Amino acid sequence: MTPGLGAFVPRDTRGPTISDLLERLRARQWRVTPQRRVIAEVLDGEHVHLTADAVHHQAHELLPEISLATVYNTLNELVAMGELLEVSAGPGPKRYDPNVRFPHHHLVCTTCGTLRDVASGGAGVVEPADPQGFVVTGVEIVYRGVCPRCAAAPVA
Amino acid sequence: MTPGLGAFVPRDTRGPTISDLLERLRARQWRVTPQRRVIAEVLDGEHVHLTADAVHHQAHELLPEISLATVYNTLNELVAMGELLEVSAGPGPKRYDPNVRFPHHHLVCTTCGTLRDVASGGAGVVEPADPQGFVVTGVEIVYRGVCPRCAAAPVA
DNA sequence: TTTACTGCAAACCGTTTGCAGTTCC
DNA sequence: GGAACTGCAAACGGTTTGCAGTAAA
Repeated sequence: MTPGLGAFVPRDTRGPTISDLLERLRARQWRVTPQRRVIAEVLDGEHVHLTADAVHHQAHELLPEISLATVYNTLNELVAMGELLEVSAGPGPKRYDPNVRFPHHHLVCTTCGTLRDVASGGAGVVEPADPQGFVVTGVEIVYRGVCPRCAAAPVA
Repeated sequence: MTPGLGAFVPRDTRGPTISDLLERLRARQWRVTPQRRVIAEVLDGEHVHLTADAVHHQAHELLPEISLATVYNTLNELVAMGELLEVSAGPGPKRYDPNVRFPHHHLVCTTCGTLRDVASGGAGVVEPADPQGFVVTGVEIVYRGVCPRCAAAPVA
């Protein structure tokens, strides 16, 4: 768990490239369909994490006949494979994080819901004081705040 | 009880008592109905945080005619008043945390979904390395793991 | 050719809401 | 007495699923 937080050097915060991803998927006997390729492209292109609906919207622009159900199915498969992280921070729909390579945390805008990656601070070990018998296998940190865009936006 | 962890001394991890809570609510012009009192009692009695449905179940035992809609309405009001914290850690329904007095974090069982409070470790400040222009207003830490009960349970 | 994947639409679950009736202050 | 609350049931948004057709390997 959380190996060497001091060692975190975000050389490539975008994670693997599309071709990397597709190659790994092919290696796992995944059938590469136009729909799946397009979804992989959409995910790869974003560093703010999208909702399933947003993925569908963007995928639709590249492949108009893609269905929302296929987007959900594909996202779930990627999550099950460990190639995608499901993040549900606060209310609203889940968001999907393609950066599974480097351990990191998240920054959420309380106004618009935008979700971004953030490297954790150097501030030492993050461990529960009293695990109460739990076998702890992971830690997630969510920073809440207001993103620059919302901070600048007129209050409407 | 884990002594000497910095300034955090959980003298009363259960938070305010029922009467405390009801008194504060009355002070806010809240109409105290049987339904609301029962919901407050159920929340207060628990230190593992319940889903709305679980609150309804327990409240139903004390007041059989209480409706799920009222439970939801009441929980939302309490959240809006700041007397209750809404926590959605991972999939499944939201859970409600009556401990708004002491800052703390959460321990989630990845098997059964149980959600418990946990004091944060000694490392005081947790801050993002690069806030990317966000005005950060809060931090939430979720430790994932397996609770003692699930760890002990036969794999069925 | 075979089997996995797709799209559609209906089902699903947790949650919210409109409204008529009730009850607390 | 009157405004606030309740219960019901219907609606809702996000997500999953059954099934017949289609296409990747």
